[in-house]
Amino acid sequence: MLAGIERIDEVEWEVPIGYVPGMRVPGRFFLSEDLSETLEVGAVQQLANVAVLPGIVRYSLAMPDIHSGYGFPIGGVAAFEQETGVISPGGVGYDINCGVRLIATPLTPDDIKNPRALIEALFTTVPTGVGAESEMRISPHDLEEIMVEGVNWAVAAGYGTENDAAHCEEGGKMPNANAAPVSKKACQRGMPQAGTLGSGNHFLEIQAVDAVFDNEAAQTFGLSAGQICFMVHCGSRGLGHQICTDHLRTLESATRRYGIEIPDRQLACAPVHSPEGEAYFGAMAAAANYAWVNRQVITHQVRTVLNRMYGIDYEEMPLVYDVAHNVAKMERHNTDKGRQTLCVHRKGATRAFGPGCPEVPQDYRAVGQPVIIPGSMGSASYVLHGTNTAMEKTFGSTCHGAGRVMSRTKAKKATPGSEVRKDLLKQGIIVRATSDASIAEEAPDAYKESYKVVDVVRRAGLSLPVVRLRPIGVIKG
DNA sequence: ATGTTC
Repeated sequence: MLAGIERIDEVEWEVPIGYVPGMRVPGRFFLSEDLSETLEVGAVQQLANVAVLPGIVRYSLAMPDIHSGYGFPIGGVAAFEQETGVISPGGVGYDINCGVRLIATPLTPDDIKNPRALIEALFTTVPTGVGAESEMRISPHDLEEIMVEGVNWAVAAGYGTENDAAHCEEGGKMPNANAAPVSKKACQRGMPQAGTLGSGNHFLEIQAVDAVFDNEAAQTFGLSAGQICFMVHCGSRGLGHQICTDHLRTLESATRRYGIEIPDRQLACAPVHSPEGEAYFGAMAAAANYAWVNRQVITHQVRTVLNRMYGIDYEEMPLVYDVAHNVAKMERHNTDKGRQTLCVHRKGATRAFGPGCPEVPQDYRAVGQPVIIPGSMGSASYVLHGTNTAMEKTFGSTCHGAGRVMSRTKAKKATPGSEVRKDLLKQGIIVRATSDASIAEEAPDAYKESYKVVDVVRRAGLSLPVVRLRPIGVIKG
């Protein structure tokens, strides 16, 4: 383990006050000794820097998929008081409400006689890649409704089934979303992109449940051994990116104006209830709602293909759940001061609320919130459930995925994409992407192994495994 | 992540 870090428990570590000047609370992160080789000094420094921000509660936290990001580390969780605390775009990331959803089907692997044909049909139907545009015609008025109503817009417009909204975190609609602080430029970028996958680590995957760790929880979530599922990983595309860019600029000047001292310019922030902070929060919530619509429309595209190819009814392909892993939300948590509403930033971290929480859909409440952890390309994904330990230790949060260990540029030089594609095919995994270059960037070697990350949160008790899903086919931008 | 160096 790196110097200056103290061991708290088997997989829990503390970055003490004083690691960087001005820390108000310690840092805490979760990591196994095995994964400690991957820990970057820069990411720990970022974790400590976040502890300098005003109004931070208890700890600056990070999950085992920690790596350096813009200002805040990816894998980071930070909660701020309403009255004294701040909100920061760096704590959310550029891809606002990047998230993952899982769609169940009644199919088994044997039902898919020609996986290549299914993958081609999906690749043709779901627009993918940088700058991909949808065939949907979204008017400026539609976009405004999308940003305010979230997934409810999509369901009302015919892109969903009855239970879809209830199975999204936050009901697929952030309250207090505001289209007013969303720039015209952001709207222009967002309008043609609703229902598109994007690029980078975003994907649409055909998976099969190949291990069940908790029968009862799996049954509650509607999952069983051998079942074919579809996983969608994407976010708010150019809209969220533009909102982040726009508001970083206004918050940089706000940081100075409010006299907030920050150790890194990338931690630009404003008081939660300042005009600038509220403008960012409203616009961020609007982008979050757009991202839920985006994943919902892609879900509809997947269901349409499956209905056409296999004659399955839309109602037989329920949404298991949809999680947001890049977002800031106002949430009630127990603190030293009693029960408080906090502005919880999760950047590359997943909400993992425990059993009994009213925020968990009624049909899942006894088990806890489903947590969806996508694997890197070609590696397994997991469904876990939230716990009371997460509520106590991490403001109800857990990891979000494998986590990079190699930069995009480094990965591109390491192995040609064509070779990665052939290697995966040997393992029985079909990859369909817009280019071999994008496959190289996302090579499995560029990521931590997802099971190691999942095992840390299991050992820490932050969330517990329900099923494992192995990939059969991957569609990438 | 991203009209991938506005």
